[in-house]
Amino acid sequence: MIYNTLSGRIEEFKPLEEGVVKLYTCGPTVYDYAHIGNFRSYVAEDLLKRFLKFLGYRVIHVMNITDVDDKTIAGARAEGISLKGFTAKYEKAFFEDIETLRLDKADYYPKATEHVEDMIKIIQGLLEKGYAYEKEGSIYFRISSFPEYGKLSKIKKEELKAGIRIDADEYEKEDVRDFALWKAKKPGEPSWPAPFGEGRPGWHIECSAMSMKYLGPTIDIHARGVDNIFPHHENEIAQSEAYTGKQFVRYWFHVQHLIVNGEKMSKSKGNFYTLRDLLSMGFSPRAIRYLLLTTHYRKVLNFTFDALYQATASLKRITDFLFELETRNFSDGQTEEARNMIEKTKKDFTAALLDDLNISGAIAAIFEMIHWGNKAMEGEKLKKKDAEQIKLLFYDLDRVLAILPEKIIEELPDEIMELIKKREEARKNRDFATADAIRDELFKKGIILEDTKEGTRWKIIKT
RNA sequence: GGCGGCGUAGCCAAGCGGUAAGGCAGCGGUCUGCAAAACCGUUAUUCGCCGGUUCGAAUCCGGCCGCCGCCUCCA
Repeated sequence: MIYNTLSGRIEEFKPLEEGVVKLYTCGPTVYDYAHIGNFRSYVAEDLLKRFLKFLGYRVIHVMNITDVDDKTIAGARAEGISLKGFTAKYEKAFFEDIETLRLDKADYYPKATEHVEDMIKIIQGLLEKGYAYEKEGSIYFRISSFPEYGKLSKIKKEELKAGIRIDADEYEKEDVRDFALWKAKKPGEPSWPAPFGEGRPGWHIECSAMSMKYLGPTIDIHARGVDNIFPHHENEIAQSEAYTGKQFVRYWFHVQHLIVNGEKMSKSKGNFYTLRDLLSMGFSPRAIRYLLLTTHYRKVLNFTFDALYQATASLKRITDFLFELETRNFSDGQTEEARNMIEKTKKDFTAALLDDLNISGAIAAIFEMIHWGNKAMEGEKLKKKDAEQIKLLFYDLDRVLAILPEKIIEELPDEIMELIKKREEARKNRDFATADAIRDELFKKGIILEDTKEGTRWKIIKT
């Protein structure tokens, strides 16, 4: 069950081809470092994709890289370097960020500059069919030729006229609502040859071309932030469907925006954060992912540092639980109760996500498992096999969430281990002043010591 | 003005007609040399406000108030 912007309703999800999902997500325009608002979308899309895979679908995922447009051209010019040199830097940064946030890799990352041929082909086709026209070297899509224009954004094209601003370089259009497929060559701008004249592609056409090229005329899911509904996605539908005569996208998945402290994030307000900003402040990638992940994708996410601390603390409860499972001594055996609880957790988790990605319900299932498990451990009722099965469950569900640390138990350098030993000696001799001093010292280094019946154990503060 | 979304405890957040999940924070207790972790108890007679439908509404309908986004190639 998933919400489809096209119908405005929650619908049953059924891919065109059984067992296979064709997914296209609009990627970054590589002119700057991506900010957390961008990543809110990517993380939500990642949840969708990972969950589909979890359900057993084979997902073919394409994410485009926009490496030619007004902003990239302007950026390259400002730095006095080539367009390619300019975009390469941000493209590299983007892939690093993807890694940091554990976004599942797409199968293809096509670049606009490498698919100009494909775009030209479509534009040519649209010209031949009369959906497009040439004006002073540029090619525009004729909206009046596509009766269904507005079906996604529910905008009536007749009403679009009022108040619209006319770009200085575009006033030659037949109709102000028409959009550019191809922009005529301008001095100093990169351009490509085409049968209809040298120039560069418009923004909307790239998604259509690359989506069709890698996934065919009709795809299952197209995803991106809500602000792209109009005009970007609306235009994609128009040009694609006009060209192929087939439905372009079956399910439109739109992610709500992120705001910061109740306000729209913007550079002028000083509340603009890139992933890198947050990392340099010391927040862990997992906590950032957790925060972006755990608000339902159709709800505005109000980003605050308080929320980020809360995310960090929630995550700690999860990892502390796994730590217990890892370090406690359990007696052999397995219990029926644990088995039932594990089954229930998996069932509840899946059922929640099946309901239009109800992440809160899914997370609640995990915390209910944790509470049950902690309680069972408190009463020494959990057996060895139970603990193992619960761990397996958590790593199984983490295929969807991707929030668990790679290692639960950390290795410490020898000199630290020496200190821990020294402290244990001190404690044995009831020299608590020395013991506490060592504990404080290590805490400052990010190591937490905990004294249990089974001896002293340590954790590294990471989240 | 048009289109869309939201308003649930100090904070984050489920709920989709049957009597308020979950997380964070706080408070009291157990455990501990002290902590930490964990556990037990506690924190919304109430879901922006006002009406209506119903045996019964946070959930449905009407009105009002407040907030956010899009309608400009900003995700």
